Amino acid sequence: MNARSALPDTADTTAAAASDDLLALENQVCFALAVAARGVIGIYRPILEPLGLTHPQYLVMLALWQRSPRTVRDLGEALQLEPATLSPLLKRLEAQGYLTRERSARDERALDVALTPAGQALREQALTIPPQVVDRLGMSLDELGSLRDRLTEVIEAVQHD
Amino acid sequence: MNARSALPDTADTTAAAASDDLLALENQVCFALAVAARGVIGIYRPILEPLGLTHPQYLVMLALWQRSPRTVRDLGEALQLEPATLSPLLKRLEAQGYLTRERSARDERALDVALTPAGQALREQALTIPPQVVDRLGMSLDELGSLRDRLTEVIEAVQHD
DNA sequence: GGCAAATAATTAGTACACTAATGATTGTGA
DNA sequence: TCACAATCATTAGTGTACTAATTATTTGCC
Repeated sequence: MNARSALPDTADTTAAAASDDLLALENQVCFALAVAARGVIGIYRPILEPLGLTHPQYLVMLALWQRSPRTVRDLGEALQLEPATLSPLLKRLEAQGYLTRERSARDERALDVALTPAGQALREQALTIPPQVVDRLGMSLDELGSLRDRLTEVIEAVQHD
Repeated sequence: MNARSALPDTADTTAAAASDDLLALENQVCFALAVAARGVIGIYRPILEPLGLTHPQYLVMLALWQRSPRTVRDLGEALQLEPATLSPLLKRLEAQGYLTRERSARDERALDVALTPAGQALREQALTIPPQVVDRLGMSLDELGSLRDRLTEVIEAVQHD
């Protein structure tokens, strides 16, 4: 190895080595993001399963616990999801009895999504979820908070332009 | 507001406010992770489209450019994906002509996935992708590298236990 | 007032991503 | 050696998540 370079192996600066780095899986931010997101969501799976929720459904419930009723479009903006993604997801949550879907009185195009008493009551059980996840990850609240802030910067960078 | 507290509004430490924070969408690391991952992958979509690749398919190609042939299980470990996810994905890449799938001679249970000349040649075009993404994000290489390192720590925390 | 443009949600189609079950091959111990 | 467990990949089923097309309603403009 390193036959084309007079530098030591640990500093191979040939064009081939540079392009290896550029396309190395372990160097890709997108790969780290995808794997970390799937991994963390996987931690929620067994925790949410007793509540009958998937992770995207849990996020919808979080949004509704903050404000209800909300329209599909409003939820989509809060969650950064397409209406086409939310539409069937909300029907499943309605079938579970956690929310109602009905056309807005003021604008018949819009759909008002509102919590049912069961959906509202679920919040009490949800309060135990974040601590369970933090405990399972074994990371400090400082580390997690800082990570969240950096990820928020990435989200803003994506939206920029 | 803040009727139960003698503290100023900006430091509402009632139980209700604390539980609001705990379940607030914007405080969840999992939400930031999910949105950031979807957003960054969305940046790749128009860039990869001319190559006929989705983002997960791109990651498979990155893995194969580092080593080929590899088995499905080996790819799954590198990409942290279930074999059941890779199976149809690899068939699509085979249909595109970027790789071949054939049973291993040493172990008929295993499938050897190998790059075709077309798959190997695609690497040249892929070299321009990372710079395009970095440019579109408008973040420094330092920021991105540090983020990747922190995400790698999260991935290790998930695998821990 | 009426019609074109804009807006809201849904549907269709494609592609992940997971769990559970299946089928085929290999390895192992009595 | 031969039953039996372990391993590898695939299939089936469910649930996101996207784009594009469709339907229904509202708004804007003459």
